[in-house]
Amino acid sequence: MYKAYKVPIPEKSRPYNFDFFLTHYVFAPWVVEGKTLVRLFKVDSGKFVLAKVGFEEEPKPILMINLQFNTKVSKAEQESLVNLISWIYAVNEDVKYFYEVICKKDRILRAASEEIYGGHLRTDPYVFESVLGVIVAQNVFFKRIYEMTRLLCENFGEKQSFDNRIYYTYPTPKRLANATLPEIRACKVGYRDKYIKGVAEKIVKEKINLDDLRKVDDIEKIKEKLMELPGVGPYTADLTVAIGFRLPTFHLDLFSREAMYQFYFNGNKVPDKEIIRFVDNKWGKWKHYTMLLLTTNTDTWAKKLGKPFRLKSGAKSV
DNA sequence: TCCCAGGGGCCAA
DNA sequence: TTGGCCCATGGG
Repeated sequence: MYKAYKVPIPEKSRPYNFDFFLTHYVFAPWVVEGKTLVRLFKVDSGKFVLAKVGFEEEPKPILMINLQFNTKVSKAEQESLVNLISWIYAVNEDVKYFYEVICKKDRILRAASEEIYGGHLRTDPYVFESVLGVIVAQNVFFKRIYEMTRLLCENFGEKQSFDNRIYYTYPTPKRLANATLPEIRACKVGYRDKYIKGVAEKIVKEKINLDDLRKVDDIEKIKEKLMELPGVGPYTADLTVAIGFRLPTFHLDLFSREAMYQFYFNGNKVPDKEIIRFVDNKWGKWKHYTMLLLTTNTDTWAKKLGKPFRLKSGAKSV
């Protein structure tokens, strides 16, 4: 059974670069098929739904969401999933001012924005997924996250077959809490095995639903709660707030620090506090978008600026 | 072989 | 509060 939904991209959300979604930061269980992004979901009733997300530019920009299922899924659950996917793909994210005003008056951001012009920040459907996604990004070359995440889905997600292809859901906390450390480590996550299991166990034991934190409007409180999880420090909490909540944060890691030193502090190392103050004053509520631009394909656009960047961006996933 | 990578926990001062 | 070490794994 199929059901097709068309979600218009409003004027304020343009420019809207769907191609950026197709080619950057595509982590399992999302897969790219042609010009669509495909993923298996398990909805609350326990039924599986395969979602295919595409895009049409003309005559009006529209996100095309195709749902496929083997047993009937209620209209309410279908619409709930369509809403979730629309949020993930930033259908109502007002980026016009950011791209057309903020980026244009800053030499660095102009170069960075030309690289992925109209790119939006993609969020994860579940905060648990964001937390684990950032944990496996700790202290590794970014490229390795793709494999670690894929192995976690293949080993601990649930699988379903559609049109002779196998798709996976993202692992649940319960499944990972019940896994052994060697089983988790077999996903090549190294010493992060105990963080992954630890987060899952804490969620199960204390009956936590991390998605409830999306109702909290105080970003500092959200970060505090996230940092109560094992293996979650300032970097993981900040980046989770961006990709799991779509709220303004600016995470500090090796890459973003280096970008700030090189592009805004004449190559000088400055204390974190100074970066934070600078970012807040200069970009405020847009800081998660400047973070996205400054840390995506940095080596490519920096070269055009005549400012070679020593770190290689792992943003491109295909 | 050694070094390092888009950190966090832990422990000594 | 801060600094140094360790933690797996893979690529240069």
